[in-house]
Amino acid sequence: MTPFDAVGIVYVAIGTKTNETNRPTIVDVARIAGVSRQTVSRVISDNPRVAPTTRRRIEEAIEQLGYRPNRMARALVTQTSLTFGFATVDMRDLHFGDTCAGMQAAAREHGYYLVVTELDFSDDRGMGTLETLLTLGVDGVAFFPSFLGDADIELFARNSRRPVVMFGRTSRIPNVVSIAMDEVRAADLVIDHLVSRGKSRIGILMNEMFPDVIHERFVALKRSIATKTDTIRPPVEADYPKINEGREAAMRLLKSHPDLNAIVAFNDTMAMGALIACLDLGLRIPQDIAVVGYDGIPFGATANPPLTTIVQDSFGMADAAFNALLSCVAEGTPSEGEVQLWEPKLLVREST
Amino acid sequence: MTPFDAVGIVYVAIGTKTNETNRPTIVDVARIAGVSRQTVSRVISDNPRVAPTTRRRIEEAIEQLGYRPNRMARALVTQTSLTFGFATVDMRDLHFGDTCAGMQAAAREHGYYLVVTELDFSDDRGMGTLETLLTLGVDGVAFFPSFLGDADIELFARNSRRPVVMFGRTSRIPNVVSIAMDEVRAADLVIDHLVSRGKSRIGILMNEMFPDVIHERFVALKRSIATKTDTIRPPVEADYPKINEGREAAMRLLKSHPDLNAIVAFNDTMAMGALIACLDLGLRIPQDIAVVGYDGIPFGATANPPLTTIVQDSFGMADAAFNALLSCVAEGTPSEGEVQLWEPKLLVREST
DNA sequence: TGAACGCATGTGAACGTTCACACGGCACCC
DNA sequence: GGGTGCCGTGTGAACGTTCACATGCGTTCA
Repeated sequence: MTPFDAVGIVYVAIGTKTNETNRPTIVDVARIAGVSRQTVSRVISDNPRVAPTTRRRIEEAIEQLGYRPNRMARALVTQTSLTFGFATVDMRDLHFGDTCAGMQAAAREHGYYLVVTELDFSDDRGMGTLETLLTLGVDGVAFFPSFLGDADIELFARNSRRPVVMFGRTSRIPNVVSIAMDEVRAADLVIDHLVSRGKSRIGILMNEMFPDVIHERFVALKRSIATKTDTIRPPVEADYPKINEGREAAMRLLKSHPDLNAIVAFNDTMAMGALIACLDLGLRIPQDIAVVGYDGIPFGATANPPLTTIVQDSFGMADAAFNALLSCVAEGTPSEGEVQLWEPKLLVREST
Repeated sequence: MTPFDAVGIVYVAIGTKTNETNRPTIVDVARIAGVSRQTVSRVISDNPRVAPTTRRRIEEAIEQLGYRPNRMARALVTQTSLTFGFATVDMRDLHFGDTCAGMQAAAREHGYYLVVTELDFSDDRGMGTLETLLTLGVDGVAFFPSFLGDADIELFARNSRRPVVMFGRTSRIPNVVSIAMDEVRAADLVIDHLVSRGKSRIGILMNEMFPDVIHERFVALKRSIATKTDTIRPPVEADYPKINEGREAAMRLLKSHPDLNAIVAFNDTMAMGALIACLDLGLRIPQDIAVVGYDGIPFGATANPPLTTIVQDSFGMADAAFNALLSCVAEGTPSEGEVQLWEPKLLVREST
C-alpha cells in the first residue's frame, strides 16, 4: 500500500478544518499522533531521542496521511536545500545529456535533487540565469561557461557564497572548481594521429558559441598543427555545433581549401555533418580526406564511415563535478580555485 | 555594472551585523531604503501603490545590494513556486533531450523554472521520485510513465493536488493530461510503406523498459501487421533502447528468422544498431532487408544508409505539455482527463 | 467644519519547518 | 532526602517572504 491510500478516508474521519487543497503538514501529523510538531520533526530526522511507543504512533500517522516533509520550508530554516543547480547550453546535445545524466546519478545516490536549466545568453551573458538559480535556494551550481568570461565567473563565485563548478574551461578562478579535458593533450593525440596517416593539410571546423573567451580547443589545435605540420589555415566557423551547420561549414572549408586532406571538427555532431559534405563532394573517406570529431558520442559508431574521435568521459566528469560540489559544501570552497584535468582518449575508427 | 559589483563595499560601509555568509534579504533592502519590508515587497511585485520617490530609493537599494527575492520563502506563503517538475527516463536519450529542451524553452518564456530528474524505478516503480518532486514545491509535474501503471498514475494525480501531464501513453486517466503520438496511425504509416516496397516479412525490435503496462507501440504494430500481411512473429526484446542492445537484438532476430525482409525498431537508436547488425551479416540495405526506426533524431541522417523513421515532434509536444500545466494551474485540472493525440510523420530515407 | 475618502505606508500573522532552550519526571548516588 | 543527571517532550523564535488589515495624512465636499 502506498502512503496515499488512506488520505481521503482520514480527512473524512477527522473532520477538522484541514485544508482540502494542500498536502498534510507536520502539524497534521502531530495532531493525529497527539504530540508536538517537534517530536514529529525528531522522528523524520531520525533523532534517537524519541520513546519507541511514541515513535511508532508518529510513524503510523505519517503513513496514514501520506505525509512528506516540505523541503522548501526545511531549506528556509536550515539554509540547505540538498539541491544543486545545473546550467547547460543545449539540452539536445549529447555531451550535455551525458553530463546531466552523470550529475543525476550522483545526486540520486546522495539524496540530492538537481534543478536543470539552459543558460539564457541574452540575460547578461548567462549571469541572470545563474543568479536566478541561486534564488531557488540551490546549495551549489555547476555550469558550462559558454559566453561568460572569467571575470563574470569570478564575480559570480565570490558573491554567490555557494560552491561553483565549471565545465570545460581550465582557467584557475578563485572559489571555482573547474573540470575539463586536457585540450593540449587531446590536440596532440589528434594531430599526431593524422600526421602518422600522412594527413598534414588539416582544416578546422569550429563554432561561434564561444566568441570572446579563450577558445582552448582551437588554440590547442592551432598550436599542435603549427608544431607538427607547416601550414596553418584559419578555421571555418559554424553558428551552431549541429549536423547541418557542420555540413555547410565543411562545404565552405573544402571549397576554399581544396587541397585539404583532413578535417578536425569541434565535436562529433559537426564531424558527422562534415562526413556528409565529403560524400556529397564525392570524396573518399579516409583516402581523400580524413575526419575527426570530439566527445565520443555513441552515434559516431553508426556514421558512414564510423567516426574517429576524441573520447571524453562526460559522465565521469559530471560525477566528479557533483562530488566536488558536495565536498565544497562539507569542507568549504578552495579559495584559490582548483583545476581538474581529465585525460582524453583517441578512438580510432574508419574515418581516418 | 552587474548588481553584484557593490556588495562588498556596501557591507563594509553599513557595518551592521549583516550576515557575511548569506545573501541580502528584503529586510536589508528595507533598512537601507528606510522603509518597511512590505513597501519593498510592493516594489518587487510591481504594485503601483508606491510613491515614485520611494520606489526610486528602493530600486537603488536593491541594485546596490544585488538583492534578489528568495523564491522558496515566496513559494511558502503564496503556495506557488513558478516551478514545474519533469521526470525523464534517461537523460541521454535524444527523445528525452528534445522533450526537455522543449519544456525549458516554454518555461523560460513564462518565467518558470524546471526541476529535472530521472525516475528511480526501484523506488516504488517511480512513485517515490514523483512524490519527492512534490516536496520540492513544484506547481505541476510532467513525466514519462515508463514502469508506472495507470492505477499508480491515477492515485498520484488525485493525491498530488497538482496538475499532472504524462507523455507517450494515451490512457484517459482522471486529472491527467496525456500527450502522445498517435501510435495506430504511425504503425499504419510504417507497415503500409514497407508493404508498398514489397517487404511483408516484418520483424519487430522492442525493449523491456515498459514491462507490465500496455505497450501501445507494439500493440499497434502487431495489429497493423496482422491486417496488412499474413505472418506475425513475436518481437525480440532488448534490455535497453540503445545502439548495442539494438544490434544484439537484431542479430538474434535475424538468426531465428532468416526469412525477414524488414525490421521495425522501437526507436532510431535501436534501429541504428540494427543497421550495423545487418551490415555485419553482409545483408544489403534495403535490397535484402529494410530498417525503420521511431523518433526522427537528427543522427538518423548520418547513418549508413540514412534511416527511414517515424518523426514525432518531441519539442512541440513538450511545449504543449508545458502549456497544459500552465492552463491547469490557471483554470484547474480537467477532472475526466484529457488526451492530446499528435500526428506522426513518415520520413523516408535510404534504409527502406 | 467635520465626515468621508483615497493614497502611501506600516504591522502582525502566516507559510512549514528546525533550532535553542526549557521543563518535568524518574533514577542514581552520597 | 536532596542534589545531579539524563531522558522524553514541548515552546517560542526564526528562516524570508506575502497577505490582510490598520494607520495616518491630505483632499474633497456637503
